[in-house]
Amino acid sequence: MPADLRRPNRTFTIRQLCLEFKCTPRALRFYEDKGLLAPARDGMNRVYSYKDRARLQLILRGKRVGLALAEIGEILDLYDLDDGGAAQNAKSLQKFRERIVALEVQRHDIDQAIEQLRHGCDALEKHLAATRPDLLPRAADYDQVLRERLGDLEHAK
Amino acid sequence: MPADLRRPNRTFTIRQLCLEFKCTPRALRFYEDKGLLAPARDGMNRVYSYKDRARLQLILRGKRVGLALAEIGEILDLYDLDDGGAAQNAKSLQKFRERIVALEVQRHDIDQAIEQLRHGCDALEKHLAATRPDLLPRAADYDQVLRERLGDLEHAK
DNA sequence: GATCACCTTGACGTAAACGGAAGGGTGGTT
DNA sequence: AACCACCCTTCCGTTTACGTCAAGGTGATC
Repeated sequence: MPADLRRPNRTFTIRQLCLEFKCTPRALRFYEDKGLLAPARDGMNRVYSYKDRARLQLILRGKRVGLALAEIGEILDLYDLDDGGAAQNAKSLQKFRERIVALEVQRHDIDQAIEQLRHGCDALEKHLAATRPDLLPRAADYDQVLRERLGDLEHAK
Repeated sequence: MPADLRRPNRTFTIRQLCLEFKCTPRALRFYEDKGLLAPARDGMNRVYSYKDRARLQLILRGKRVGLALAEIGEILDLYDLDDGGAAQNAKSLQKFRERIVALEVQRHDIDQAIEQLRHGCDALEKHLAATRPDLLPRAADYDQVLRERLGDLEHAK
């Protein structure tokens, strides 16, 4: 009885999650090794719950913003403590704050990098237009790529 | 004759740049090995120009936004080509565009991460306030840290 | 002239984050 | 019974970005 595939207590195989999030089984096992995931087992086989999936999402997002797996682990642990209602140490709070500041700095850097790249693009484009206009990709293509990527983001919400 | 230390053609030793940008001589030599920097020499010793310094700035900013050294190298090369006025290949332009899109995605991730961390902070803070209010850091401290970091940014402009 | 403090070039070591292949089990199908 | 298509563990390999000596050269200083 497959019931509803979206029911909140459905489970996932390692491959399913890998396909969904575009990573490899090796990576998931690695995260488990590092204590970031702890899926249930059916015999030998890993069985991932919705909660596990959510953790994986956080892990991958953390990676995208440049956090090390160890740091992601700490954050995840804190979420667990928070659930248990016994997050008694103030140092964790401080670490959170530091991370926020670091991320704000990073955001700033990204904005600058984007701006610089746009500049570079403009220059290159002008040059190309003047020399080999036939090689110029069209703006529509870029918009297309952009839409695709943002589609991915929608999913990761 | 030290003249004006800020004159645009002053030079820097490896250590000066390291102090200014908080990195190690080893790192600078490594970047040189990888072709990202090419300082002049005074005998054996490296002599960094203002241009070299600017390149280093770009390298470090690139790193902060998650670019690999190799990618940073390509970007830097393109800037050089642009100077030389002969950036004839359209593939570079495409790579630039891809990087921009990637950075926009990353920016999005960072926003989400910040939001999540703020949530975590709120929770932790409430819990602390209810149990060990004596351990609570004061908001003023956080603001202080923030101001310091943003000061660093000012410099990196 | 010995001691710093700084610079140099190798050469080897290392932590992080996996990749990949070996060797083997399980369940379903033809 | 043979063959997939998965899954597992174990172990060794790889890339990136440096850290860390080792061994030595140069100039200023006590």
